[in-house]
Amino acid sequence: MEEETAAKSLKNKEKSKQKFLHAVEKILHTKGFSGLKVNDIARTAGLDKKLIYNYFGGKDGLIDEYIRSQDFWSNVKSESGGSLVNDGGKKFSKAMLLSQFDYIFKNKNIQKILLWGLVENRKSLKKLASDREENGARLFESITDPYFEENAKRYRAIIALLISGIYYLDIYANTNDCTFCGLDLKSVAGRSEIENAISFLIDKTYE
Amino acid sequence: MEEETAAKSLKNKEKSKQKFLHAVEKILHTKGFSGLKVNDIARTAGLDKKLIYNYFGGKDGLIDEYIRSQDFWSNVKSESGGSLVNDGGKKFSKAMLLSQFDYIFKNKNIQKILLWGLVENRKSLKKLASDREENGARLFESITDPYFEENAKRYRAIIALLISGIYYLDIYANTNDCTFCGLDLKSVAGRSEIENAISFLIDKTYE
DNA sequence: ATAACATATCACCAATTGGTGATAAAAAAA
DNA sequence: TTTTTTTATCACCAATTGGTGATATGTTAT
Repeated sequence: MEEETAAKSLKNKEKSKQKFLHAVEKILHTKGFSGLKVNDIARTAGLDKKLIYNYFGGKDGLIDEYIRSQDFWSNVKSESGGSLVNDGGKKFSKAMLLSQFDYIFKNKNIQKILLWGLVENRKSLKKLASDREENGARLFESITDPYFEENAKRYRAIIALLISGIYYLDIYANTNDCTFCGLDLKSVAGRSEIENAISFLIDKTYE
Repeated sequence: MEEETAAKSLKNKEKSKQKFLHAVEKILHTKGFSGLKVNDIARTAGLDKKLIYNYFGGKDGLIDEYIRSQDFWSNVKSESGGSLVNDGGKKFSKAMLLSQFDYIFKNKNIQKILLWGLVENRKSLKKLASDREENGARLFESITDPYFEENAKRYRAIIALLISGIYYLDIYANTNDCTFCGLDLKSVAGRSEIENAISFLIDKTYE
């Protein structure tokens, strides 16, 4: 057993595992999840594919470990402190939606992962969805539910529509040259129209 | 050349082509677009795969012809006549969104096609998107743009968010057991919350 | 040094992929 | 009928897929 030395030796298990995880990321980014073949992954990592079976138990194990290694909702985790108590979460909701709209647009990997979760039944992908749910539950239960009282569920439905709309439009923008409802979702003009609409709808919801 | 007779003979080109198109539909429905392999398609159709190359020029030709054969936006094509002139398209917009929410939820094939358009770059899929755009353009330009005047683009952005939200939520509901924002999108209760939210947001938009 | 072990490579496997030329079988034309 | 054309099947191909046992190479301990 090597005691935490052997960091830069030619044969290093941890370093090799990282190479495989990076390879998954790279292929996911360039070819999408349908391009994730063991042979390609090994070639991209510059290592033998046998190691994928030795280290991760197979392709699925590697992919699951990659997905688990990502912390996709870190950008939305409530900064909790702040002035979001007395306005029923209005400022926070608006800021969260707008930041998601921008973050997902720029992060092609999360776009691929979101799509993946709609296409394939993979446990680690379901985990991501339930993580997001758990995360959001805290916001709803502690802030908006008490504020909206009997309309609490309608507020959740509105947020659901906006979040999912943001997801779809950002993904659409990156895989389609075409407009959506006549708006160019790649241009700053088109995107600020969406941002205005989000802002407008949240305002109206809190009216 | 056979002159339009030979309808029910054992060897019938048109009938065979239909068998292939049906096979594509069936596989798309059961396995999704990643399961569309020539061998599978031929086996499902009960015919030799060589015919796919003879009749459609290959797998891509067959798939393109299948996509073209679908008229996905027929359910939303403006019934044009009616009382939608004097309210700025409010009633029509609301009805259209609610009907889309229900139609896409029930039609798994259009879900798969919508997803496909986000994953793969296929000409015939782009065509569907641009068809939808063309269709919507008529509504916007003739009715809502004049009504909302300087806010016309914000209205388009709102509809874009709602439509794409509807797409995403319907697809999500069918591939995920998980809730979305705490709402069960498969239950009538959860779905009517979304419907209420759509209705509410349109009302507020026309206020 | 050498033995033991961890790390990595190689050659090979069966199954599946998309694709094609030769041929059989049915229908239509002569 | 025979001939010709259309329709369909078959056997085969090269490339790629996921996967594994045997082996080599580097690292550590004795």
